[in-house]
Amino acid sequence: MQRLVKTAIFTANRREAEQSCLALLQACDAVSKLSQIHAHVLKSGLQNNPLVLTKFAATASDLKAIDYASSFLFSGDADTHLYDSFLFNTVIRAYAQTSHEKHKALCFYNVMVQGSVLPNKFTYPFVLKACAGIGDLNLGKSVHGSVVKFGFDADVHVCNTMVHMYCCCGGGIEFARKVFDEMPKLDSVSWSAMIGGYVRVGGSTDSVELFREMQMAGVKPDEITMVSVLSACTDLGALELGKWVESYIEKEGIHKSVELCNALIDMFAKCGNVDKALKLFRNMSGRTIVSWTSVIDGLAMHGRGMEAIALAGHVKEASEFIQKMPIEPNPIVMRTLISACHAHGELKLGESITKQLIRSEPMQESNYVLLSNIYAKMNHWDKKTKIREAMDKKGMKKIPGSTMIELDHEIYEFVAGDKSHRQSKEIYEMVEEMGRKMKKAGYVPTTSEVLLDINEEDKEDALNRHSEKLAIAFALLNTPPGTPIRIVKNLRVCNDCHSATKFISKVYNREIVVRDRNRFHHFKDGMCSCRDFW
DNA sequence: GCGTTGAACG
Repeated sequence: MQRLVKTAIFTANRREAEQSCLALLQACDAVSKLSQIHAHVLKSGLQNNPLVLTKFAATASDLKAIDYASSFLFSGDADTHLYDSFLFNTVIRAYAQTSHEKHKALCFYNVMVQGSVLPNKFTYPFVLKACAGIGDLNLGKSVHGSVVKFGFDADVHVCNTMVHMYCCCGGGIEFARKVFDEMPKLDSVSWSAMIGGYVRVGGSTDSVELFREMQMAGVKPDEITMVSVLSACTDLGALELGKWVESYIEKEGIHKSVELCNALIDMFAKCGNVDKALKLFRNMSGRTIVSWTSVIDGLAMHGRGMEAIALAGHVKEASEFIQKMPIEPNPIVMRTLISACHAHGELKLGESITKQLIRSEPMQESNYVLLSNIYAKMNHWDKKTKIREAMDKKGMKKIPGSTMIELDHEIYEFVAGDKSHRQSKEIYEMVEEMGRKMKKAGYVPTTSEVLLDINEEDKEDALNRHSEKLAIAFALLNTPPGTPIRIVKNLRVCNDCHSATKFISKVYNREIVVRDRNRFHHFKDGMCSCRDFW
């Protein structure tokens, strides 16, 4: 190392100095070393050498280091027009690949274009990736314009990233499809991007359909395609298709990457075969945080959906998993485990995990809501009140549940116990009528989920005032018989509303589509597409 | 004068 530094600084031979600098940077792995090497670069007089600068930017592995490298490269006295596209590409790539700094990638792209450095075909995949992360459709469209202007719209890599970019922008899926349809040649990446894009926007049926087209087109899917197809299966609850995908993977000898194993675990868990998911999980090597979350999430869901099978042992198992986890458990895993505890009555365990979670995320309001709900279920009303008081003190509020419905191009929003609507009286009469008809059909209100200290009759009343039921009553009143009803809920749909909606779909012969915070529920003829796992 | 790429799972 010392020898390299010496050569870099004192050699008269420029080529040798350059090689030493590159070797130094090759060996550099920390931000502190990067600043030392920066000093060497300055001493050796190579601070304008494009090769060294590019290596300097490429060496920056974490965010801090990238910031450091880019601030050095593009500091006030830097002559931007001396730099080449390669250097900009390296910086843009570094930012496009880090999760929270996509806008910086675009900043440097702008610096590049304004400094008259021409982008090349390697530039746009990075820029488009950054756009995808930002998810702004208009931004994406303008970059698309530049791609066309510079004539890179014939490059298959650029187009693939463009498809992906449009898929990541709200309302961009049609644009993605247009780019996809106009591509002269499609490779497995193009198909994967489009198939994955449909899954992303909730179009799992289209996704599976496109996968079939891909096979007919004779393009061989790879492990990334299969991950997307499996996500579609998961979303659709299509266990049979999922099993077919698994056997296809075996038959075709597709590489089982960690991500693919995770997708299989997730699919089996959410499509109803939790034992298979557990088996895959146990057999896999190199588990990541996603593997753990998938399997724990799967166990939690089954607790909810299949209380009869008495899985309460799995919660303890999940808790042991977390303790044994080689990776620091993240809040998502913790919250999932807490919901599982809640569903299984493992309240003591839930309480201790939630407290731990609050210590690590004191300002996350949902953690307090979790703890407060656990206390309610334990009948510790005094402790529950204390939590609420603590939240008020910190200026936090529980987000109120609300349901939206679109009718004749107008959007109506209902909150629990809403009386603001002009048809309020009719709506509550309708809710009463719905209740009577549903009970005749066998509906039993799930009062155990009402976390208030009141008697059973009042609990039933509280359930009747839930925003979903009000919105559905409103839709039943104002749309002709047989029209499908579409509603959007900001939080997760509650157990009772889920069960009630199944009955309503049967009794009133309506197809009801509910989008909640997590997923879509398609209710038809007394059944829900989620098969009660959600 | 010398180097870079695309798509994925909770």
